Amino acid sequence: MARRSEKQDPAQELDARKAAILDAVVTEHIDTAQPVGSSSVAASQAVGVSPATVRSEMVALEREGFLSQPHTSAGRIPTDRGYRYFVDHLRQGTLGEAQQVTVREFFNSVHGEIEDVLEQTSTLLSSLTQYTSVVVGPSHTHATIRSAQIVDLGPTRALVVAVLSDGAVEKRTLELDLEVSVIDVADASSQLNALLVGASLDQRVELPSREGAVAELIRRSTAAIFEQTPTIDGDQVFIGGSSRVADAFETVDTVRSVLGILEQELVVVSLLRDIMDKGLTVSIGSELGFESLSACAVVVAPVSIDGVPAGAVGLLGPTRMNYPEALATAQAVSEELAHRFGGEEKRRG
Amino acid sequence: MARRSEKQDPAQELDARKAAILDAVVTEHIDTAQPVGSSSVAASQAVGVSPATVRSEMVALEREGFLSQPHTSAGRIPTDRGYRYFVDHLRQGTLGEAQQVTVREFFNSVHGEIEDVLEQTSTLLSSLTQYTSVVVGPSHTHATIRSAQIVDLGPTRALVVAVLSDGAVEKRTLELDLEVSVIDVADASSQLNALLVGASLDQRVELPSREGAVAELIRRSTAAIFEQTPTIDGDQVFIGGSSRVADAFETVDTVRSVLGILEQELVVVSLLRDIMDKGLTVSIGSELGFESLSACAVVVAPVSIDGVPAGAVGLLGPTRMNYPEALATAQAVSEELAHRFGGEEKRRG
DNA sequence: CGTTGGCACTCGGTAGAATCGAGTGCCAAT
DNA sequence: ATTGGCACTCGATTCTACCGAGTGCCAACG
Repeated sequence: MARRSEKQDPAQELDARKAAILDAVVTEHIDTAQPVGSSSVAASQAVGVSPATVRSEMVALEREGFLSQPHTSAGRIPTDRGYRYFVDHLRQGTLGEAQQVTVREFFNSVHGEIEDVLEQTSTLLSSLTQYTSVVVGPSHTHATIRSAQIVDLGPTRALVVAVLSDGAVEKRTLELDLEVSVIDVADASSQLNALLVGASLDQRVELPSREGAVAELIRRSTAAIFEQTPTIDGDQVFIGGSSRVADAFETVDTVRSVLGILEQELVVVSLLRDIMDKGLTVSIGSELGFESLSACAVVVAPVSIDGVPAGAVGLLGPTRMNYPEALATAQAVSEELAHRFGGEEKRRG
Repeated sequence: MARRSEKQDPAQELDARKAAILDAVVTEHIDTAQPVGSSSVAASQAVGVSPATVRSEMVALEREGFLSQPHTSAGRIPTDRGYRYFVDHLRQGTLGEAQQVTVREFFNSVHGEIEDVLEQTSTLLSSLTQYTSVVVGPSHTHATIRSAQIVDLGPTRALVVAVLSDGAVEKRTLELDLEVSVIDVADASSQLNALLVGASLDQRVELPSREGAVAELIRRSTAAIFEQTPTIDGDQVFIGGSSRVADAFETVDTVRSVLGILEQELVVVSLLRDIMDKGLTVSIGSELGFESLSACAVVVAPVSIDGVPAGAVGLLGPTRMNYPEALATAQAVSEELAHRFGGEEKRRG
């Protein structure tokens, strides 16, 4: 069986004609959701050969794993690998004029807390693209504490509040075993503040080992802030347009399994974090590593602050999603977000 | 056309046999999702008449709007009104032993901030029932401010943080036009605190009309806290198991439209708030007032603190949902939540 | 030798006919 | 009033026939 190694080469390049044919199949399939036949491919301007030739090339493309046939005597549909080639050879498209305006207007008018901006951004993304969107906010592992205080909430309850340099607020309720006087709380609060200001969330703080109710209060407050991380890394995730998964797939089973993944925000975040270091990226079907997402593709654009990926925006659609549009949208929105956060960074100096 | 007014009476009671038949139809349809025929109804213990008699009663029940026929020569399925009668005449069921244990264990082990508890409660609810759950936390319109401060975040940015008596923290970012010194911020912060402590969020606070940067800072901080309500009434909504809507319905269209409503959390909250004053309640299909939810039923149990409904737990399923189970679960969980919050109230008082 | 038109073949999808049977409505008998 | 009997309805299922989109193969062509 000494065949040419055309099948094994993973970084395989296709000759111009195969590429044109693959491109035509993918494009049309994305448009129609139907298997694509040789004749319609041959009709494409970029191909320019007869259906018969297209057919023989298609056989090759199928052998090489770029196309598949739902059944004999049907047209071809792209495999994940076919989409992969398509995406890898996509020339950088640009966002439509109308969408650009929408994005600009959105970012000019949106205001308020970061969380609100991120949440509304996820809505924007999904309404622009008709796909489900995921927005992951910057983690504040590198933020430092700007202020810490303990607020008395009743005889045996107190709240520890820490304000971070990025504007986030962490809070922890303390249930106290014994009653603590208001004065003790105030005392502990100011000591805690002095102790923690400037510290970052991922470092330990040296505690003076003293005795007494106040010292104990400080100890417990510090522990609460540093040890109980509410969401992993304090990530903020916002998912927009989850109802759109029902548009993207034919069967309720697929819809259910995709929604099932989206529900596990931890999974979604780690998925995006894995991908986002690579820059603007597409992951297709099996590449995502989840059986439930085998019918999906995800476009991720990192939101970089000072060149470091801090957050990300993602679009989740069917593998036959409109990649050029999704890529352009994700890119544009991530840049706007980066610009906004970067601006704030700068302002803070 | 002087007929008996059996059709018009909205508060109509059915005679024992009709009631038994309706009950059998609803019960079986909930179980099988299929139209129910006269013979299987007649087989039911509680009915005890022949299929022929059942049929003639069914004709009456259909005329009165409790049942409908998908087509001639099919069995009957309940209408919304049929479900309504069923639910109204349901004897208060009790939660299964295993579920009771699960609920108790959950509330014994769950800890942390209210938000986290509520979120996990929504997950608990949906995993107990297989339905989508909605948990609405207590609004803090009646909470008072326990602490207020302004934290410097950079030359032209500051953060106003207010801690409420119920343990919630409100924050607002201020973008300042001019630079304010650290000392001014500290000054404003302590004045703000003195000014706001004890105030409730729904009242206006008298501001001394003084001049200068500090007074301006205080003015803007107060405005930020009182005027910009991030979510209506500061509601906290948690939706659990939204992927279960894909289990509940056959067609992607239905799934999409239901998810579409769930996405609009404002709508969901107002829906629950409308219902929850009435105590443990079921709303069925058209009663919900949303075209998109005509295939759904919602069970709502208010979470009362000191006898006043403060939050609510809800379960959303198909109209053929398991009402007894859903009711028992919602009730049990809402009581546990009330107990927990009530306990905290007491401890504070 | 690559390309192409021709052609037989495959097979999913659709339409129509036949059949089945669950379930009904009606009626006469009890 | 209740019931068994019975004709009838109509969706669902099965089967067949058939159409046609699309294929794979091959011989002919430049």
